[in-house]
Amino acid sequence: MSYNFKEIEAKWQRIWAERQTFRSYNDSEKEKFYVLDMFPYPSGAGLHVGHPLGYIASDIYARYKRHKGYNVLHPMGYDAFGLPAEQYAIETGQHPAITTRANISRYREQLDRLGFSFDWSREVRTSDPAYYKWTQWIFIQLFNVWYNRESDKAETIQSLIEHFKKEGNSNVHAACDEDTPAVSAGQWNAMSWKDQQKFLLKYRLTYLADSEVNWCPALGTVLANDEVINGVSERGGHPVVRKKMTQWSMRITAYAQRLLQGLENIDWPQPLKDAQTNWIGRSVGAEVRFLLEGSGEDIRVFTTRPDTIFGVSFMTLAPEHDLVHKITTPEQREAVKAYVDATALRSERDRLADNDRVTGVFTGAYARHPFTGKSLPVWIGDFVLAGYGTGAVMSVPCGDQRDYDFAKHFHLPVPNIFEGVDISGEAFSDKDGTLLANSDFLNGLGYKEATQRVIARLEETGDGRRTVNYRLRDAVFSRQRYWGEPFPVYYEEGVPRMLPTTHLPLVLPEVAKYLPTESGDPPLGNARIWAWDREQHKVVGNEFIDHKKIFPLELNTMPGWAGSSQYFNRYMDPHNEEVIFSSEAIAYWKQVDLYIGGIEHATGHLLYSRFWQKFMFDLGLVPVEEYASKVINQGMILGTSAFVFRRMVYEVVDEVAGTASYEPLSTDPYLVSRNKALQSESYFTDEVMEDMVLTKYPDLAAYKGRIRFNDLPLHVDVSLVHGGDELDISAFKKMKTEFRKAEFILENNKYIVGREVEKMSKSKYNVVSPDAICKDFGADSLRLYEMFLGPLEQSKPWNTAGITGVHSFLKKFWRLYHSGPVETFYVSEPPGELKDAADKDNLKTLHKTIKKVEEDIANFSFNTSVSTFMICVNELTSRNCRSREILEPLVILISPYAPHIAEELWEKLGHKESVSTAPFPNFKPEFLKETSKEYPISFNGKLRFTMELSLDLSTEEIEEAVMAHEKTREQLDGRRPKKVIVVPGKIVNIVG
RNA sequence: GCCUCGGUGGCGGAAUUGGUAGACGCGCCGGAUUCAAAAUCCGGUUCUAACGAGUGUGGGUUCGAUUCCCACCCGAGGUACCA
Repeated sequence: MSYNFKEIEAKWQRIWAERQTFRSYNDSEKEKFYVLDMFPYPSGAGLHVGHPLGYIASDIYARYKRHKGYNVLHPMGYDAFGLPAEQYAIETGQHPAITTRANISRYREQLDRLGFSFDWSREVRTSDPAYYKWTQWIFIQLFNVWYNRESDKAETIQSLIEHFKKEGNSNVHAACDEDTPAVSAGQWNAMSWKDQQKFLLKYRLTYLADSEVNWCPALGTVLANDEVINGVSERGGHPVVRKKMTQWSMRITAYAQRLLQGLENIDWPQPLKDAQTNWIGRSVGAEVRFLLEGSGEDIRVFTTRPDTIFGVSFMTLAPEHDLVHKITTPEQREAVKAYVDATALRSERDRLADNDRVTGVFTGAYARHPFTGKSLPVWIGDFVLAGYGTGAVMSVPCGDQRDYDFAKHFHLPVPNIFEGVDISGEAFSDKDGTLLANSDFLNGLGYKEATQRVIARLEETGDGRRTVNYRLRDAVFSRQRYWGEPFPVYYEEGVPRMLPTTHLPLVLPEVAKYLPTESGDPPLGNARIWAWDREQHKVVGNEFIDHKKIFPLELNTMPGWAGSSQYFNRYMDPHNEEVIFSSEAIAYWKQVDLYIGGIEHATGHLLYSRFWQKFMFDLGLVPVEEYASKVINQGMILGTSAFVFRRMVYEVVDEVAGTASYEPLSTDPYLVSRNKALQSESYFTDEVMEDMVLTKYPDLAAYKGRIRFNDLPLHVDVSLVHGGDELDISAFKKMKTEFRKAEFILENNKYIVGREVEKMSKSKYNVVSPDAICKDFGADSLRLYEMFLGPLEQSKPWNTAGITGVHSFLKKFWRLYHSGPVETFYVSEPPGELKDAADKDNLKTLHKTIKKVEEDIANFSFNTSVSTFMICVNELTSRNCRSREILEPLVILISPYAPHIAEELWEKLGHKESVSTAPFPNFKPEFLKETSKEYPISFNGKLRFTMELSLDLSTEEIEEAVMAHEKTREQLDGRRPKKVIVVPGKIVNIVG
């Protein structure tokens, strides 16, 4: 019991908490550095070893920066609103606040055990009213602005109202709803208050609108686009359907271009930037108007290939397109209605599933080509999406594969407009490689020039214009759930109004039930005290609602990403009750310098929070437009699942010529076979197995000759596997009653489990808890090992066995300075045999380590640092070096990685202050200087011998010395070398 | 299909302005210690009997390529009737 990590770690965790060692202050003279982790959702399962990976990395960096003299902000908190707590509340009736609090305290315990240097005085919880007060406050700010495309920023809604009063909405370049009609000043002034308010909703950055939303019936709520994966919900995998609902939305599309441009100036991982770029999906093209024959209507389409306009042979509308019912001819009405209804019934998922099938229907209407005047039939097809572009396309079968397939299927013409291209088999969709033909004024032009010309012509005639289209949609902001932030909104005459900010927070009401009401209202509909008394400025009972003084409050709550979109700024001044954060605090901390978290938030949290930051920047609340200058995505730590193979016993019922059907004889697992390899061994044939079964279960004798086996893999808890892959059979039998009478097929008296690497999860029984690791090896070992596993950004499987390596390194490190039966600490006090002074070799070891570790931290290559420490301690041990001159800097160097052992040694060295305040040791290159080196001498690239050469020699002198060497002459054997290549300090290569 | 990342011993992984491939750890083998085991310590460990070969494959540039270029194969992740 020499290195007593339990005692050491408990001691320092206590001292850090008592002395508030890692508290950071806003009034420091030092330069600031802000290291942030994505705060966790405190789930009931607690942490597994995968969760702390990013926290360990950020902690190392934060501690390193402290050594470097920075005032480091390294906070932690909880993203505490969310579905699992609510789901649990529905099942048990327990208030989500209670389970959330319990989960948080368990998380805190686990985090504390790992020795993180968080400043807990700044902790935030998104479900805390003192915190969500400011989430609600931002919502109100978003409501009170519109986006001016001319100044390219958000401006107060009052400025827009002034403009409407004078000029109506002409000359307003705003981000607004697409269907916003033109309104003159006279019309505006004549509008009722109610109509004015409804009109303004089309401009506000957060607005209430009837929109098609992703409705998840199983979860009973709407979901944002990023919460829907392949037509099912991200959480739980439930089907999602499109539904029209009145919902709050965030006009994130106003910021599409700035969100895209902002990516250029921030140091974020390329895959993350790419994910955001694709999600925003900017495409440049043209909007073209096609007049409909025989009616005043027109179809507006978006195309990225206006150059192919002479190849249009028909038009296609999305089934949900507004024009569909207006233009359909009486003859086609029935067919169209049937098609539209059928499409509406098919879920998004079905539509995605069979994308080979071509479906569509003719409306009977014709549009006119803007240049040729030709009649173009107007079709409906579900390959056209209502939500993208204008929900209508001009179909160019020769240049687009979908149009091509559609045309072929419905026998529509496929005119060719490409010079010398064969389109008999498929469409030609390359932009380059050919010139246009059959295209009137575009003949002989390539893609680029033709596009410019045609847009110019369209703009002249007023039939079209150049446009930029984005895939990004406005984000739905309402959730029909209980456990989220209430909207600070009440309704007057059906018009949403904001609560006065002085009344915030609007606290989540108590409800009798967490399920929706019987009339289908969200759970807040169950709250009895949920109405706004405008005169008294307080929340009162529903029964008093009179729509004059007392109004109903909004029943939806905000989505999970609301609280996480501003927390990083709130950490700067978390207890401020007057403002979201003081201007001094934000001016000092400015932005996050390093943000570590998972890439799964690429198109969710990491996009929405950038949007809010830009909005707050426009309002002058924050000094920078991007809140995180550098992001690192840590990889996932995977679990190594263990399997047993349950050999099911079947009776052959019918076996004819290779085909057979089997009936299970029993669900009892009579036998458990070792693994796949053993099953294939010839000894365990079905006959042998049958004998074993019949010996053990004589009552099955009647089935003799007809018994067959089938192996089913079954997860077994990894805690029951010892010494690598050996199963603890007796523990396993105790764990599951159904296995009590199982027979195990052993090899050398061992049962070896099957292995597979999977995501770490409770249901796969492969979870390794950090608590167990801390108990057996200590937090320092766990920290070192998680870093040692591999590159931070890479996913890697967990293997507990490997931790002994780093653990014995710590023991070795400890032992170097402790000896004797009573564990005396020795440094620079040689009892006889010790070498005291730091000699050249040891100084070299130290500075080599300083150099490498500092480089590694700068590159976030924490894994190789750990190796460097091991080599360093091995070298010092082999020389029995216990010099204070070496140990002191070494302890500082190791402290970011293994802070507890470092503190303990630091204290033993006689320091009163925490090691975390000690300055990082300076690298001195002079100690690494060598005077000579073994040079490898190679001939034609092949190594022949090595010779010692002084490093002071010049290239020419080395060459001379090598050529004069006896062995060189031997090799050359009288020939003359063509060339001698000398790389100073590395190699000499003689080419002959 | 498109985008991104990756491919090096039995395993996790080192090494890039191109310069002795396999650092460090795990595992394995051998030894010391022990009545024995655990723990600990020391040594060995890419493959091959050897010659030699060797960083996914095939080319190229170079005196020299894991590193640079071209083509391809495989794996992981993301994304998509996006006009």
